[in-house]
Amino acid sequence: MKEYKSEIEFLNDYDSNKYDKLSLTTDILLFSVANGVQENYRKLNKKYFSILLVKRNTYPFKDKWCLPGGFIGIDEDIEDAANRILKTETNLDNIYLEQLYTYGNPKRDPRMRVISTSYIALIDKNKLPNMISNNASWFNVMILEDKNIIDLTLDNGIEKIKFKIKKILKEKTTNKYRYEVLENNKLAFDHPLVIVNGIERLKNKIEYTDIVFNMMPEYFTLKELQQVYEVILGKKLLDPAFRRIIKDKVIKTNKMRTGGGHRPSVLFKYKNN
Amino acid sequence: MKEYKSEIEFLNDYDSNKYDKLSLTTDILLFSVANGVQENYRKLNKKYFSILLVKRNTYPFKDKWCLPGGFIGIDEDIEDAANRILKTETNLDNIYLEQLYTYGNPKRDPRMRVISTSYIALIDKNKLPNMISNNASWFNVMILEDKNIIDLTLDNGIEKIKFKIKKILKEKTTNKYRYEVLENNKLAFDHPLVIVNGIERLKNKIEYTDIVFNMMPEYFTLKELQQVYEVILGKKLLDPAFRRIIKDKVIKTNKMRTGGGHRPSVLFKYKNN
DNA sequence: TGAATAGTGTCTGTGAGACAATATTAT
DNA sequence: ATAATATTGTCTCACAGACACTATTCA
Repeated sequence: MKEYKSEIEFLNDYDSNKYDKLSLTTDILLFSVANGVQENYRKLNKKYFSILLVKRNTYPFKDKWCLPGGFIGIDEDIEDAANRILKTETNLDNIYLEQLYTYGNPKRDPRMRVISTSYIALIDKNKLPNMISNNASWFNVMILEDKNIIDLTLDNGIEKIKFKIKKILKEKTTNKYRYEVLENNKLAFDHPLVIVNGIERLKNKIEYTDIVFNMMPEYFTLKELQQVYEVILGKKLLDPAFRRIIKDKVIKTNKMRTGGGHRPSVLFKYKNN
Repeated sequence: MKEYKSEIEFLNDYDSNKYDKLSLTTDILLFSVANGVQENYRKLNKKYFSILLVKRNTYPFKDKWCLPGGFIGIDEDIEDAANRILKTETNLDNIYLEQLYTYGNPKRDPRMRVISTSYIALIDKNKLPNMISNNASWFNVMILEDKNIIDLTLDNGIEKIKFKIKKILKEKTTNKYRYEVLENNKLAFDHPLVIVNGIERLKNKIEYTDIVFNMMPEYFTLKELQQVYEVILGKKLLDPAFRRIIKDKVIKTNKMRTGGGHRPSVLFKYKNN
C-alpha cells in the first residue's frame, strides 16, 4: 500500500471506483386530510386521511401505483432531492418534510440494487393548486387493524387499492415489528411497507408534537383540528379532554365560522411563537 | 423510447448505469455503560455512558477518531452490513440494532459522494470479550448543555476528545434542530453530528420504551438500573418514583447482591414475556 | 457503632377520562 | 321548535414529585 504524506496528496490519487456503487432514490409520503361530502346542511364534513400516489407508466411495475419519488443526483443532497420531487408534484415550496427510513433490501427493485430513503411530507390541501401532474391522485386511507393484521384500503373515488400486512414482533424492548406483505396487487416496489411505516410514525408524532398544524389552514375551528387528530389516530376523542390538551397550542381569534345551522364556532390559529 | 411488451423483456434490456451511482456506508453508534472506580468500599460505583470509537489509520482523516463503519456490499442488506461490522468489532451476534438516520450531504466525505446510514447499537459491556480490534477504544461521554450549545467530552482514559455543537431551531412544530459543529479537531467526517443525534434518540427512547435493558446484564439491582437511566438522561431520579415506573417491567429474583458495607439489594431480571 | 445504601409509606397537586349541562344557530 | 354542533363545568381516579421514615449490612 502506497504511503501518503498528506490528506491532499491522498485525495488527488484516490480512485472513487474502488468500492461497489449503487443507486439511491427518495420516495415521498405526501399526506393530507381531505373533506368528504356533506350529507346534511347541519352536519359536519367527514374527514379522510389521504395520501398522494402516482401511476407508473413505465416498467418496472408498469400501471401500478407508487409513491412519488426519483433518483438522487450525484451532487444533490438527499433532502434537496426530496424537495425537488415535492415541487414537481405540488408546485409548492416550504412543505413540511421529515426523513422516515432508508430501505435497503437488495431485491426491492428488480432492475438493480437501489436504496431508497423515504420522507414524510405534510400539506394542507387547501393550499394546493390543482395542477398536479395528471398521473398523480389523492387516495383516502382506511385502516382496519385486527390483532396483528393491518388491512388497508386506499380509495381515490375511481379505484380502490387494497393490501394486507402482517405485523410480527421482532424486538421486544422497543416494540419493533417486522412487516410482511400478505396481499398486494396494485402497489409497486416495497411501497406497502413504506406507507404503513409512515402512517405509524405520523400516529406517534401527532401525540407528542405539534406536527398536525402542518396539515391545517391558517384559521381553523377546534372541532376541525380535533377531526384531523381523530382521523389520523383512528379513534374518537372526547371534546373537553381534547380542548384541554390543545388550548396552549392555539390562539383564539375574533373570527367565527357561521352558516352551519348550529352555534357558530370560533376560529383559532396555531400559536407560532 | 422503445416499447416493451412485458416486465421481463424490459428488465433483460435494462442498463443499470443509466443513473448516477454512488457509494453507501454504514456507521455504528455502539453505546454501553461503563463502571467508574470505586472510591470507598461502601460507596456505589459511578457509571458512565460510553461509546466505541475507532482510530483511523488511513486517509482521509488519518489519525482521527471515527465511528466503526464500512462500505455496504452491492448485494448486501444495509442492516446485514451493520451486523457484519458489529461482529468484527465485538465478536458478538444478536446485538440490539436500530436505524438512526441517513446522512447525505454531498461534501461529507472528501473522497467522493458517500451516503451513510447510521445505526444505534446497544450492548452490555460485561458480555463483551476483551478482544476488540486494537485500534478501537471505549470513550466515556460527558455532556454539558447550556442554552443551545452542547459541549461534549469523550474520554478513554488516555485521550480526551472535545467538541461543541450549536443547536438551531429549524422546525417549530416538531422541535427539530439543525446542528452546527463549532469546535472539533479529533473526530472524522460528520461524526460529531451523528453522535449527538444518536444520544438524543437514545435519551428519548429510554423514556417510553424498555430499550435500556439491552445495556443491562441478566441480573441487576434496581439501583444499578436507575443509574443507567440517570447517566443517559443526565439527571438524578427520585428512588420511589423510579421504582414505581419500573416495577412492572422487572421480576424480583431470590438472588441478592451482598458485600457492600450496607443493606444488600435484591437482584431483578427483565420481565421478558 | 456509623456510614452508606436499600426499600417503603404517604401527602399533594396535576391532569386525563367521563359525563352532564348550557349556548347558539339555520331552517 | 328542532336538530345539530359549540363550549364549559365538574367529579373521580391514576399517577408523578417530594420528602420522610425504616431496614440492613460490614469495616
